[in-house]
Amino acid sequence: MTMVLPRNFYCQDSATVARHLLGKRLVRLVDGVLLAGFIREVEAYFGENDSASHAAKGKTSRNAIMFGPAGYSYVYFIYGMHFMFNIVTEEEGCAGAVLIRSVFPTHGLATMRQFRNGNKKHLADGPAKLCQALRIDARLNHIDLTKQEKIWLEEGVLIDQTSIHMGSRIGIHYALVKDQRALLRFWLN
DNA sequence: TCGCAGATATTCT
DNA sequence: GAATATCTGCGAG
Repeated sequence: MTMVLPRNFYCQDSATVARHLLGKRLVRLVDGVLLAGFIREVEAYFGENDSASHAAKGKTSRNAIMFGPAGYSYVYFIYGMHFMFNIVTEEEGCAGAVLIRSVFPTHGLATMRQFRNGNKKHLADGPAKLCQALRIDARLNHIDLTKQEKIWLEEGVLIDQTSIHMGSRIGIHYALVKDQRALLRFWLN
């Protein structure tokens, strides 16, 4: 009896998936050690209608994964030193992804602290910190998240819908997406 | 609390 | 060949 999120969970509108990902459990298995945490903050990204997205200017070799089937990881390197962990959404051929920005660690805290060089105050409260704490790097790009291999997502806690906050995405003040206000960042307190 | 350097994959010219 | 990027940590005030 497994509670791993099925592919059809991811195969919908990015904003919907992002909102529903709050409170879900992100699980990572590294060298036999189980690391896990609840998702606390996410951002939704679309394709050609979203000027802030990697996929805004069409398909390239880097963002091709965003156009592929949902339920896969999309990890990329930025600023010469940071990794970002995204989950591909929407149907195949339609670009979309959800950036995981922050998790609340529940399992394997000691190991996470090691990966974070002993920094214990801010274990996984930022997109690049989260990747460091869970040792997510380029090798974890394009992994099927519906299989329990190295990293996957499970059902988590029930979220009180009124405790979900919405806002504009970090670093994006403009972008109107699909003619709506781009309130595509979701988080919990 | 705030501002900026850091170091490289990817894309644009 | 050059610019840019879904950010973090540290050092100054």
